[in-house]
Amino acid sequence: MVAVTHGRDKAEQTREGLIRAAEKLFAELGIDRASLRAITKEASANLASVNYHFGSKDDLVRAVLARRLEPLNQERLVLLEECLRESRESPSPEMIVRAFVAPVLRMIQRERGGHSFARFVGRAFAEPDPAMRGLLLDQFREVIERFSEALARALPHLPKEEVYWRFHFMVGSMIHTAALGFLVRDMSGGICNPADVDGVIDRLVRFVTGGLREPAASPDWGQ
Amino acid sequence: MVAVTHGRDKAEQTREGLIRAAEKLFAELGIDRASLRAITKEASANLASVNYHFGSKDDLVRAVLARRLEPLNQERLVLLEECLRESRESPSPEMIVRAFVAPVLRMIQRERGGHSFARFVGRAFAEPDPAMRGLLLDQFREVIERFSEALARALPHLPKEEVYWRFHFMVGSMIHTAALGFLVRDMSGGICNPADVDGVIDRLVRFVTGGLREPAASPDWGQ
DNA sequence: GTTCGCTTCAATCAATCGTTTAACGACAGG
DNA sequence: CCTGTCGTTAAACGATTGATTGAAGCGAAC
Repeated sequence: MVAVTHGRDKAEQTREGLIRAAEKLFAELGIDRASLRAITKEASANLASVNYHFGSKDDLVRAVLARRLEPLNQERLVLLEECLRESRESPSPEMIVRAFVAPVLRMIQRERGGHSFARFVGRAFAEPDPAMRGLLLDQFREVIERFSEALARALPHLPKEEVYWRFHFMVGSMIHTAALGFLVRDMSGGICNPADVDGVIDRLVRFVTGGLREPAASPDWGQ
Repeated sequence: MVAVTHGRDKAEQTREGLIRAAEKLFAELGIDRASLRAITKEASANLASVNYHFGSKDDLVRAVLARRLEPLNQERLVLLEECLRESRESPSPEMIVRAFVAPVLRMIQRERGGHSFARFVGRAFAEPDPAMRGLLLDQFREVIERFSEALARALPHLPKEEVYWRFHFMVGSMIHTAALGFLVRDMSGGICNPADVDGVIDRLVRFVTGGLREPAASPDWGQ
């Protein structure tokens, strides 16, 4: 069944298998509870292979995160560029929000193991290890910068401070939906269907856009 | 220094100390990484005391959650009752949102170790263990039911399905703010101040209310 | 003052963890 | 054909984990 490969290919194969298995088990069990023994067994690899290929378990975690997050955030930046171009540098808040939100939710349903990964990232954000948060923030830094900048320009009625806060709220809604979207099904007694990704995106974009449009509360108008 | 207490009081004292220490270390290190040795050392108690007083580490986790969550959710229900009474059964969405959001953020800054607890709960929600999620959902079941019901009545222009979704988005913004609110300070380069709780509550309520007021997207009007 | 019951203590259990080591086979270049 | 590199393998390492034990401590009741 498996094609006979030589040397480097086989190594890359086990590397990929380890990442795949790790992603699955990290989401199912949590990072701590997913032992290297379980991961290597799931990947049909040897116990020592993780330390050989990645150096340590922590480096494996980083590899799992980077593999999905890098293309994801790059897609967001590309979409934002398109927004800016098509709208001649003045996109609506809705377009910006959509460019930020859609890639995540789409990826989750498109890619194999996407749901596992979403829960894993949600978990990783709550991780108390500062190194982990630093790693995540590094992955997101450029996205945060570019999108909050675009939002501030699209919402000139808001002080900069308020823009950051609402960006923060938007991130919360998005992460909660991506990682724990299934909760809404239980909560609603089956009325809501998180599997309808396009519908979810539309609803989320609409909600966030409504929140963004709200005028600022305090009378102090920042620059 | 420590007051001399008798019998039962001393036991209750160590129980409380264990819960307090556990809450702190669970938030700082995560549930798994917080060993019973570290917890009992922090509480100046013996290693065996956790198993004696709570039965197991899992039961200690449950105790930590319940101690704060029960009064918190009860406060939310009381505030909702007041809303309903004062507004003669037709409160504005803003009042409902405020009754839901304010108790959490207030508790976080009021109580000692509130921030630790918030991060701990955020972590616990992402916990893959179904038993943990079941425990949390049980704690929140009545609150979810009552508030989504009140919201549905206050937003008659929305289909029930849409109400559940927006409630879900609101929960996401709130949890993210409660558990990871400090991120907005780093993100904004120090402009935003998460410590100003009343300001944060106002901003969050305003954002969510704006999202709730948005008309439904799809033309299909549910019953 | 003696006994009883609840609490604390040090010591130890088996299990599991991430990591390291050394031997083995496949392959490539000289 | 020899040699060195690379990927893999089994085995073992020391450390740490949650849990358990039986004895000691101690206030209250009789």
